[in-house]
Amino acid sequence: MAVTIKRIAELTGVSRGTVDRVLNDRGNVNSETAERIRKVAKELGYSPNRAGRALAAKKKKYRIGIILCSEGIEFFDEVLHGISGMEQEAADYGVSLVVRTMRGYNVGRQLDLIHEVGAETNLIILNAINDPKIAEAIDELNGKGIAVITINTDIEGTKRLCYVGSDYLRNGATAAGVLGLITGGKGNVAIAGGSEAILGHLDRVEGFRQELQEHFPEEKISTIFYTEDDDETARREMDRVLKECPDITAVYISAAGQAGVCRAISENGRNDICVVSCDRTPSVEKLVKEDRIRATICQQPYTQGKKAVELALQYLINGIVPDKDRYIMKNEIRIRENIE
Amino acid sequence: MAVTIKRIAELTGVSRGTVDRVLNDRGNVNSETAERIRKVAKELGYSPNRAGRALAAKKKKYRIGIILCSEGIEFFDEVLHGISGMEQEAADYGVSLVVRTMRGYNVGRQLDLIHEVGAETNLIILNAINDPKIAEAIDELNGKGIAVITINTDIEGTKRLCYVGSDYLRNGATAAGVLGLITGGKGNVAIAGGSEAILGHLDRVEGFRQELQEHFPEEKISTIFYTEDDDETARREMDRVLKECPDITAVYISAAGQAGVCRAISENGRNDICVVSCDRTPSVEKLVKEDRIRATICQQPYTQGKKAVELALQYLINGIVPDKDRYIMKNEIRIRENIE
DNA sequence: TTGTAGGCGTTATCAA
DNA sequence: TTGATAACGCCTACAA
Repeated sequence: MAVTIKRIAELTGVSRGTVDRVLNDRGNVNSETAERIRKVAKELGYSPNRAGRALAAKKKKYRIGIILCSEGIEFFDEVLHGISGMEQEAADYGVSLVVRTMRGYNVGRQLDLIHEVGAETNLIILNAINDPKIAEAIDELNGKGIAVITINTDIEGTKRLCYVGSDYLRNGATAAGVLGLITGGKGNVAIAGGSEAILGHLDRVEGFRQELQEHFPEEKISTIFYTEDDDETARREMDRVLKECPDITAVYISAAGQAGVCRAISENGRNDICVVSCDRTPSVEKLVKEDRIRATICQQPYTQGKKAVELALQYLINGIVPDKDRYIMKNEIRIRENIE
Repeated sequence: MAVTIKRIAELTGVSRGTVDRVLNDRGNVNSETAERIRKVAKELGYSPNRAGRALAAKKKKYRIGIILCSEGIEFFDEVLHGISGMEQEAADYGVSLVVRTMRGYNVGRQLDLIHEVGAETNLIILNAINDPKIAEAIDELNGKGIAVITINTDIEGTKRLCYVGSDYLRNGATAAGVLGLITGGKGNVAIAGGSEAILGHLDRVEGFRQELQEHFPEEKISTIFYTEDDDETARREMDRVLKECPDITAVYISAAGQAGVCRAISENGRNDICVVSCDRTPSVEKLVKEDRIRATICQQPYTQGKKAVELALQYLINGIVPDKDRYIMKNEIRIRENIE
């Protein structure tokens, strides 16, 4: 028989209410009785029953706000999928999810959303733009008792509850490892970056560089260009680079624009080039199956969405503070055979 | 406000008991009232609340039996870890887990365990040996109302609830894909199999062969030998093969014995050989970090354990039959950079 | 400072 | 065939 509040109450000769007050630090209890109760609870290894708590919490009607810079970015479809997969469970706890998306990385727009959503929710899951004003807004929310969990991109120097997402340096390093293995550790690499404005993309490139330098010193990085996450720009730039540097043997695409890059490579009759990319959107999956991308490094988008909501629920319902500061996703290597 | 049994009862003018009887097909209800209730429930989109069910289920004291052929096999440590990670959640539902392990693949021993555990549990998670007698025992349990979930190895032609584990053919194919990429699709491959008695290992080799044949026709499979999952046998056999076929350029290890294989390779001064293995035990992790194994293909052992228990809980507590026949794990490619 | 009682949603038992 | 009621474990408002 599991140990419950009721049982502890019987054993210590007090009422359930008193035990509850002690175990949840609600005060108004004689310190001697409190001590006695705490001792018994500890000895018996009391641990609150989640189902009971969940049921009791239903009366509170919590709301979780979710703000994502996801519009127009296929990658986030899976994140959203992971979030909506938790909707039923949240509903069972009487918690509702409020999702707001935005396009691009406009700080003012994100601030507006934070204020709007912050007014009606108890916790915010935020795809934070790395800007001091956003950091300030997070601490402001904290002051109002609204916790914040960052997702996909972290932000420094704030009291966010925790971060759920990728370690971009490691992600880039993994790409370098794969590329180095496939090309035999030798060659001329072009890097197709996304936008210089996005921290994660920069980190990927940095991680890629470092790993190449440390473990594959004979791989030369010939050039880096930017796709601006756009296929047409990607195609044009890749085409230019192939003409300027015909000795390119491999390309690392650290952001969106994969289809454009691959098109340029085809058009130049350079299917010998080894392409390694990031993430798995439907178009990337197709390119991998056609063997035009040799490998792509994924960051568990579905799990990001799911995990963030799970942590939020545990915090609101059971008062459980996340036990880690950063929940880092696995860097998954997908090739033709395991891309599904 | 979510729709509950109570609300449906009010709306249809009957008692909660009656609604419960209808919605859970317990019989003893006037067919007209039943129809009316079903209609209202459907219109309102009723879905039972898990917390409520969990709490009510506590009175039943369910037990889940878990039988694994895990003794002496490091791989299963992670599976067990995934299982014990669910222990608290199970306890919250009033469900206890009974784990029984065995060494090797003795059918008689497994039958004994099935009967022993079957006598005192409501559901069994079984690492099934692929033998007709075991199949028979599973159907016998079914007859007694004890559901069976197979884990890690499936068994054909039975009424098991579902399978949680790897698709070994795909797993082997992924190994072939990785090996093909790293070696440039050309070379002489030796296969280090485990034991011919284990279906999964045979399937891995088969998947490996097929994929190589289809996509890397210039990779020749020079020889196959068996490690019997033992490092010393592995070392001896690998040593023999290296001497008999000095033109070997790659080795695929489809089972345990990785350290032995790598030792023989080192001793023969053949660190140029590309080694691809399976799973990630601590010793494999070390070999990958030392670059003596280039890549290893994992099958989410932790998730196997966790998922099997999750499905079992949902089935017992909420009466939810798994929505898939097979829950197939991802084939994860781990290299130096993402092995952690 | 402490106890009592009711409710969250579901299920089971007993009475009608 | 149906309804009323208590129980699962927790929380909270109110009463003592």
